[in-house]
Amino acid sequence: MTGLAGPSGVHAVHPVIWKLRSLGLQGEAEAQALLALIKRQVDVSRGQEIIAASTSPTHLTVLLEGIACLYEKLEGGGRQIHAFQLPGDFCDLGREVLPEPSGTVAVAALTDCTVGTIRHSELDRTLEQHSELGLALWRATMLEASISREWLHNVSRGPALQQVAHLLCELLARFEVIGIHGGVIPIGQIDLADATGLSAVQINRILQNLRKSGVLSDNARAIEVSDRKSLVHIAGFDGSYLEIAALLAQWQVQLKGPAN
Amino acid sequence: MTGLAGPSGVHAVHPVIWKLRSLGLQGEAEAQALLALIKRQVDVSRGQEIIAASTSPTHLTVLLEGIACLYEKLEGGGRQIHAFQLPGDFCDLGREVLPEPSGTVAVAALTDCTVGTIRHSELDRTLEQHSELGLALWRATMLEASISREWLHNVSRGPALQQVAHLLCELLARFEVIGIHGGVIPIGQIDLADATGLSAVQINRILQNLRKSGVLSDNARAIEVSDRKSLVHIAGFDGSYLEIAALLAQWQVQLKGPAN
DNA sequence: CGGCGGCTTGATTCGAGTCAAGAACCGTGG
DNA sequence: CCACGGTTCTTGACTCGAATCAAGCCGCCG
Repeated sequence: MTGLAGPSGVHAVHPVIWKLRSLGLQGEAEAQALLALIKRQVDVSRGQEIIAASTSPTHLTVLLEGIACLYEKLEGGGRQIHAFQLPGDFCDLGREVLPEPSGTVAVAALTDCTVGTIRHSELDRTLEQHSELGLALWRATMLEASISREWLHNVSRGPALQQVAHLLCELLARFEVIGIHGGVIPIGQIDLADATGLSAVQINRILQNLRKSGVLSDNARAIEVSDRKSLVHIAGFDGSYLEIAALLAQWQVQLKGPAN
Repeated sequence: MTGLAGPSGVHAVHPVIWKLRSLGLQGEAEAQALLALIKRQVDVSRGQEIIAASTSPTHLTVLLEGIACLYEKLEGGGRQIHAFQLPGDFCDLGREVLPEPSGTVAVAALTDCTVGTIRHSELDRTLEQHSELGLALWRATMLEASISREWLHNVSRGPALQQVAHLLCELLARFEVIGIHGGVIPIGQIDLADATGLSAVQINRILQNLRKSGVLSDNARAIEVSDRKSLVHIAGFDGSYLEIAALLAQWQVQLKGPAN
């Protein structure tokens, strides 16, 4: 299940730095300032909720280890996963800005996780001193929106095989952004089903299909991408929606408005 | 096809005001300031593109009359509609902030439309004087994101009937926000198909189904909702994701960050 | 009048869901 | 070390909703 989870401690903080870098934050000082705010550090075991549905956020939560998902309970007992969260991601950034439709969304751990929390009051103070940091957080929100939009495109259209391939591509790409390579995706088939809206059975058949074609390794019991190129081809994946660097120029424009 | 298109002129500007109000903008002065920036006014006939796929935006475009859609060309020749745009909506607000994935998105007129344009340079200057206005535009972006997220939930899940009903509910609600009542939705069946990802045939059968149950009026040749309550019930529609007022409190929090 | 584009309708095919049962794995405790 | 129960993964048989294909129909405009 791991390859992600290391001993929680000094080493575990890295992903946040990586994330901030990927958001275009240059200064080392700013990054360290944010890190310093992460006080309480909590372990959450797989299946537990990290953020409950209707809690008012007094602090920001950041994922340090493991994989979590933002999901919504459905009437039928199932759940729709809206987004996956990887180490370095902020769990409830969206919730501050966008109280969810029916208030039924929550964040849960898909693997054993470690999360850190940051008091809002302290965050605000730090943001005033380092405006670059606020910008980075805003970009994080934008990135989430971008991913969300891409899901819409992917989920509604095309055959199931393509959907799954696309999702795997996204996860692979996002893992690499935070420095985790190797192509192992430690997520259960049921979780994939909840994310795509497909049935677990169908997910299984698709994975086997991909294994037979050599795209995934035969290693059952884990999803391991062995032929990346084919996967990208099957998915019709274009990762540009994940690349912040390319988007920065545009954002500068918008900043003149609300920000200053 | 109409009920929307009036003589373009003084009267046509109203929707923008309505929109700004719905975004929580209080001051009359600010609203007028924005209106004053709308210089060039252009008619676009149905089927034409309002915003091409890969144009760099030197000005902001606002829809004054008619219905447009933000869409993406698909490989197979079809298109996926990401969002409908109604009078008062800004066509390319999203494009400033989020250059779209493959750069293949564009905005096209679904009915005959009138659009106004605002130079970015002038907009920026006005925003500096009226920060309330910038806030309203930011909220508009958030609203779009909220709608987009709700589509994800709706499109991937549930039977086709529910999807269509939900979409009709959304349109109905958004029409009313800008002061257009009467329950007529002047959109072709093919457009509905492109928005939901269903086939045109299926859309047709569903509409007939709804007509037989008395939810839509028998008036073929147009979609006219006669039993709103049933429609909402079928759709499982909860319009709260469209109501900005309820969301304002949360946003105030976020403002302390990037904005000041 | 004669096209043409949007709507309607039926027949057929196919992908994906559901149900149901079996197999591989994991942690636990004897 | 092995037996046990729970969870996840696999596999097959059946069903059903929606896509596709293929005509026919209406109203509009030249």
